Amino acid sequence: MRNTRQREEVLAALRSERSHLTATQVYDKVREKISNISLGTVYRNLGNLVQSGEIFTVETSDKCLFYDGFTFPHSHFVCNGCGAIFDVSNANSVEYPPELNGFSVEEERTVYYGLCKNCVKRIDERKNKKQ
Amino acid sequence: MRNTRQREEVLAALRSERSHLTATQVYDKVREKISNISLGTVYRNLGNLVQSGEIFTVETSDKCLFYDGFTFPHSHFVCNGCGAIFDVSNANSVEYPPELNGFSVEEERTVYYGLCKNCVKRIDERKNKKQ
DNA sequence: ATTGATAATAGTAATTATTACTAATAAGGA
DNA sequence: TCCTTATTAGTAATAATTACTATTATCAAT
Repeated sequence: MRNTRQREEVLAALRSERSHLTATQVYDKVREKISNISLGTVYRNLGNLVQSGEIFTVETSDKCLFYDGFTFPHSHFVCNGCGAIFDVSNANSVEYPPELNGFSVEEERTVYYGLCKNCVKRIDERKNKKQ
Repeated sequence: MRNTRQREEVLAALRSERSHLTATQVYDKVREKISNISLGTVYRNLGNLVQSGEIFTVETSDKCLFYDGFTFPHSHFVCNGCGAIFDVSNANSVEYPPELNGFSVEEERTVYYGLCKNCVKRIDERKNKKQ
C-alpha cells in the first residue's frame, strides 16, 4: 500500500479533532487541503483505513455511516434528539455470551441510544411551559 | 393506524422464522403472499413497525439495514466470514458509563464481530492443508 | 538522479438503497 | 351501506456508494 497525500489527509481530517464524520464531511474537510480530491478517493481510502484498523466506523441512525479516527477502546452514545454522537468509556462485558463458545470474537461494539443532557433539559423545559 | 393485510404480512415475514432480513428480502418473502405489493409499502410498514416497537433493526456491516421481528432483549453476532447474523443472549452492562449521567438512555445495543464456528473450522482446515 | 512497473487518482458514469409523489383503493366508524 | 381518509401500487426522484478508465504519482531497482 502506497503512501499518498490523499490518504494522509483523509486520516488527518478524522484525527485533527475528536469527531465523527460521514464520508461527505470528510470529503469537504479534505477539499480544504486538496481542492480537487475525488469523492471516490475519499471512500476508497476510508475503506482501506478501516481494513487496516486505523479508523473505526460508527453505525448510528438508519441513515449513513460515520467514521471515527480514534481507535482506543470506547463506546458511543447517539442522541435521538439532536443526532449528536458522544464517546463514552467502554463498558464491554468481561465474559462473552455462552452462545459464542467456539466463535472467534474479534470486536465488540456497544451503542447507547437516548437523549443527551441538553435534549433532556430542552424537553423538560417545554413540558413545564405547557403546564 | 389501520390494520392492512400488507402490514400483517410484513410482520409475519419477519416472525415466521428466527431470521434477520433486509427490506428487499422482506419484500421478496411477502410477494409470495401478495404478489403485487409495492416495495415502498414494505419500507413504510417496516418503518412503522420499528416506530411502534414491534420489530428491531440490526445495523451490521457497512451495507444495509436488517430487520429483526423478535424484540425480546438480545444481542447480535455478525460473522465476518459468511455474513451470517446470530442471536446471542444479552450481556448488557448493569451500570452505564459515567459519561451518561444526566442522559436518558432508552436503548443499548451490542454487536459482536468475528468468525462463527463454521468459518473458524473452515479457515483452520485450509491452514492445515497448506502446511 | 533516472527509469519503469503499477498502485492510486480525478473525473465521471452506474448502481443500489431509500424516499417522495399521486391517482386509485380499501379500512373502519357512522 | 356510505363516507372519510389512511394506505396502497406504481413510478419517479434522491442520496450514498461503487465501478470504470485514462492519467498521474509512488517507490523499488538501476
